[in-house]
Amino acid sequence: MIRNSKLSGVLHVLLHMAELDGPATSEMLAKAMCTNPVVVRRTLGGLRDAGYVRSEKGHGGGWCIARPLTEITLLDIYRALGAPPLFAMGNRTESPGCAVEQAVNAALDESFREAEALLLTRLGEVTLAALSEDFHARVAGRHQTWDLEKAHG
Amino acid sequence: MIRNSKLSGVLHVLLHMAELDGPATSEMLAKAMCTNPVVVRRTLGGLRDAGYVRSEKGHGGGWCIARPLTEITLLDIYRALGAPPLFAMGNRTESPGCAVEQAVNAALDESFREAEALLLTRLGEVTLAALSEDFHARVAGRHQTWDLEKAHG
DNA sequence: TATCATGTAACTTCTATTATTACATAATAC
DNA sequence: GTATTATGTAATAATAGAAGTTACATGATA
Repeated sequence: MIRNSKLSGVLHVLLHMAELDGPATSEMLAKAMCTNPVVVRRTLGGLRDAGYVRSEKGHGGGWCIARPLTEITLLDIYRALGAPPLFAMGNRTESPGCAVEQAVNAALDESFREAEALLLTRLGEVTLAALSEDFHARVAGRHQTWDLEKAHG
Repeated sequence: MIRNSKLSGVLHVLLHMAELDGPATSEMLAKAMCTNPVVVRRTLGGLRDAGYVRSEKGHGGGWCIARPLTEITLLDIYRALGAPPLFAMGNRTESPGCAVEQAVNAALDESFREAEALLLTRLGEVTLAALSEDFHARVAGRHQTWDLEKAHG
């Protein structure tokens, strides 16, 4: 049961991109995400298709936020990443013939469905602008770094 | 991101055990869970330690429910399985030095925390007795099988 | 035209879970 | 007592999915 950290990582680089004047190359972003440039391009590709970021080729190219931070929620990003499974647990069999298993699945599904609905609602209530505000408050209050290069080596 | 189905599988065999007169061997239960007897013994070991099932060695041995179904909730079973991670997503870095990442983590943690609380509450509200009742209703209403051997053979 | 950056397919590596093997331990049947 | 049956558990192998890497095409700018 590996814990996917794409959402976390993507939000991270999006906020960094928002702080930069020019575009950020996938190589720069890869350092901030501690991963490979190709992985970054693959991952951000979904966001580009959804219109949240823009990418430019060639000299001076790279990645930019394409819309105001106030108009992008965490839910938007989650969906642009392909809405990967939220839960680490699933049913053993999705369409069981066994009545016992049907009862088990029905009970689990109901609980998980409710939790998922709440989670998605909450993610939909948080904008990148709110995250950015929180970030600026942290920097101001605690004298912490925000420079992309310095913060991630 | 593999989806763990232990909880689903364990609930399944617990309800079957509840239907049987005598003890169920791990070999029988393995068939119902489509897995290996050793896996069953390992998995049910946690439930035994928590007092929800009993195991006996030798002739006529096997596994039995140790407490009334009314006194066991899905949350109890989840915990007896070691409370495995509920969510398939996690933070990229748990204690980041980068203020951007701190802001991201804080926002995600809050949403996931709320969803987790709701989910655990719901699991705590469902007893094995309720599942058993649902199962019997399904068998009565739809003329479905409940025999351990027949349903999974 | 050289350089830089993305786009993407193909392939390799990594890692965590699950399955399997092997054997010790304990209880019952004979 | 001995054979049989079942659990308990360590060690190892197989599997699957994600992530990383390589390679090269495409397109933009200096």
